Amino acid sequence: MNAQSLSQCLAAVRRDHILDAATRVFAARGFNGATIRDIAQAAGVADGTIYNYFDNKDALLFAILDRLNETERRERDLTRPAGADPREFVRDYVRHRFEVFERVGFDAFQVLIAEVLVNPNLRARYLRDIIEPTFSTADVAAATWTPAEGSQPTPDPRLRTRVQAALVLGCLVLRLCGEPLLQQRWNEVPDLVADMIFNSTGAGHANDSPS
Amino acid sequence: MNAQSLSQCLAAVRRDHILDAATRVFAARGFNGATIRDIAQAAGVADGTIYNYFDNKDALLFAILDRLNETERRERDLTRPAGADPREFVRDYVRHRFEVFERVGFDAFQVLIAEVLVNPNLRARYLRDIIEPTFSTADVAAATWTPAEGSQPTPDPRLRTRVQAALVLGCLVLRLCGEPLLQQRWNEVPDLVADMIFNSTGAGHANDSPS
Amino acid sequence: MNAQSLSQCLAAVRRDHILDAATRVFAARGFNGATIRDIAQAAGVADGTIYNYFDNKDALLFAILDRLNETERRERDLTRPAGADPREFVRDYVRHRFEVFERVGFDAFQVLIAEVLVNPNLRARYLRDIIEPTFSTADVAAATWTPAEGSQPTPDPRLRTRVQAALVLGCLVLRLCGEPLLQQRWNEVPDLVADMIFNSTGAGHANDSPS
Amino acid sequence: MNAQSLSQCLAAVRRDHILDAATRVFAARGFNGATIRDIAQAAGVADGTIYNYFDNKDALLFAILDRLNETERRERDLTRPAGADPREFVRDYVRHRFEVFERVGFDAFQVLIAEVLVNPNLRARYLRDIIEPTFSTADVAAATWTPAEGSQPTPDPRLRTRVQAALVLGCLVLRLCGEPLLQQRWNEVPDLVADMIFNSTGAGHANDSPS
DNA sequence: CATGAATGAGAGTTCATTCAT
DNA sequence: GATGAATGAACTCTCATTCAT
Repeated sequence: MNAQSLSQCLAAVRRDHILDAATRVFAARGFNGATIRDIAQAAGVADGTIYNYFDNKDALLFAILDRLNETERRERDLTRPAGADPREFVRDYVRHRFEVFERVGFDAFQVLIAEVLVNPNLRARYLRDIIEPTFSTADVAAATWTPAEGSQPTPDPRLRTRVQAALVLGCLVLRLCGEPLLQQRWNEVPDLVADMIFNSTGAGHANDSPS
Repeated sequence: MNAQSLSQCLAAVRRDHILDAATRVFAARGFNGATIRDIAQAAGVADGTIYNYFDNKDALLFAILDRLNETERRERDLTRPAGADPREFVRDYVRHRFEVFERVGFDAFQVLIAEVLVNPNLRARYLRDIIEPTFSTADVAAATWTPAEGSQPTPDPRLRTRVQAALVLGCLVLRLCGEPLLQQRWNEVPDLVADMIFNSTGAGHANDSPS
Repeated sequence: MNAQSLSQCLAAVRRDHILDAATRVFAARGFNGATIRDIAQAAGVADGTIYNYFDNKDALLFAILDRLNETERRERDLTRPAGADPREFVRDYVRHRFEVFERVGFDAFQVLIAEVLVNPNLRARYLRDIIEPTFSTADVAAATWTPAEGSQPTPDPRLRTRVQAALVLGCLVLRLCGEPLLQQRWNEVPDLVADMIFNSTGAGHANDSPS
Repeated sequence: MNAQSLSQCLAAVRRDHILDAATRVFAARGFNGATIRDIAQAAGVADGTIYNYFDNKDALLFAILDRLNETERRERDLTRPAGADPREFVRDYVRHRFEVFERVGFDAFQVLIAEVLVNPNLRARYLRDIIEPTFSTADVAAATWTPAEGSQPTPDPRLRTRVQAALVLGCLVLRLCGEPLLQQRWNEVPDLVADMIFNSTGAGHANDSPS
């Protein structure tokens, strides 16, 4: 029993260790540029060992996605409870998301974005596991925001949500492309983004000003 | 003379032809997934012929970048002359940019974005040839916009420009990721984007409302 | 035209050359023991060249089978016209078959027999392309032999044909197993085999003794 | 003492168990196609355990040969006592041999034949341990048979013995190659084979005809 | 200049074998 | 003695690139 659970734990740790190495190496050299040998060396294991934990090279990519997915899910739960001043809330939320990215590492994100544009299988899983659930949650949350009183009727709040998310995504991608100013002042970006998102919500105006 | 220029012209045409094929095949299979043979077949030439026009496989990528760059430069020149109502101007400009992407094909863009995240050489060139010139132009243009009177002092208009550009970029990337709503209502996106950009410019408000 | 047919001819020659090398190497080291590199070196070409002529390693095996099949077919056609003394005919036929084996090389035969026992795909093709056609021909031929007058009714001439063929096959296999006496006196074997086959045919008796 | 012999017995049982599994798996997948893991799983032990009983993968093959050899030796002893009607005797003997093959399983035989054609070491051992002893016994036995009176002087009774053995071997191989008729009527084959062997012995004729 | 066969370095992957537990 | 994860050599196959025609 004990022995078994210990070995299971060790296996999980080692799996994670390999995945960390893979994420780093993929981010540095790209998925195709990275060889299994590179990853094995980065993880300090033999080539064959990787295949004790992952079916093949693609499986490493999927596992990186799964890990990001788990993090995302946990974060999505956190965001549900909202209240008080909407401007603050948007700002905090955006800041929080940026922090999450910073924490779990851009590496995973970079690897996935790059490969999602190229690998249809991964793209389908990314869409299913990350993008769609995120938007489902966001759509529900957006519906609760008062849709602004006097403001022009929003064409479609769901489309607006997509464009707002695109803003965050775009900042990340532009930074990953090496834009220097964005890298230097990365910590100022969340506020700017939050402003744009808040201003884009007709709701914000209406709720903010009265009384 | 005549013969020479004729053959030069023919060569340029064939070069372009190969580049078209490469763009298509890269977009379909990714840079690494595409083989020289794939491209040669798509272009209707022999494998070796490609090497008469391009040094190696990477050079195809760089050439695609260069071609996009030329298009961009032409477009940038067009946009310089501005005037009249700023809201209209922003909207028109954004619409125009989206049209350009539609026209020159997402293909080239998809290929480049995906590979820029992975290939440091390409990234450096992309930054130097496309991103930085674009922002230089934009920064100059932004400086001419009245910076809003009563509005809080913008933290940094240059950073704002980046974030605005990131919005456009993010929409493209999210669409390339396969987000279904964005694909369905792609023609509504430019207006939404223009609104967000316009609203994010403190200037807009100030210039628009009075009188 | 000329150039094309020349290159086609050259390609066929080289293909045959590679197949020869493969046959030799397979016979020496076995299918699994032989590496593509071994074969390439034996053929004096690069590893990759082999894949310009054959889809994969298995295809080499199938091609060896096909080549043997062609030889067989040619031989089968030759044997149809029969006549005169049956004892002579059987003897000649068996001698002829042994000669064929000697000529096209035991190598191909050894490779195929060994792998047929192990590779279901190859077995199916071997059965379909070599064994069944051979027996179809043989069954037709056997039907023309006078089935002996007074002799006990043959249980099944078709089964008898199989057992007679098994005799030839068994001699080859036993020789390939390294049986020393069979190797030394290999040229005496055809006559012995012919006698056994002839005697086993009830017909022989009947036709032989009278007058 | 007791404990020691018990553990020895257990070890022998387990060794046999592993060998059974190996025989089955080799027969199903071929020697090279079978992995140690396959065999371990079929035997219900861990990979490493196999190496407590056998030096390496080849040793499994040799051990299968040894086991077949023991069976053969036991059978050879049984066959020595002969008597009475020679036709009956040949028929009984052939039937008996076929039964033995049926009983110890074609599996071992198939594995060995296939690999003997490919593995020189195994071939040498097979020749030394199985083929030569069998023929030594057979040669002695054949010498006791009355060499036929009026019949033409046999060229060499030892060569004839080889060819007779080849007949049996050939039937087995042809069946293993998947010949359908031979599989359907396998139980009729021994009689046919016995007839051919008996008729081929000049002796048979002489002994048979006189009333 | 166009061709496409030849090249061979290098990739992903397998699996016999070892050895710490 | 049993275990099974770790190992890494070796395999098949791909494909960017070259060059004789």
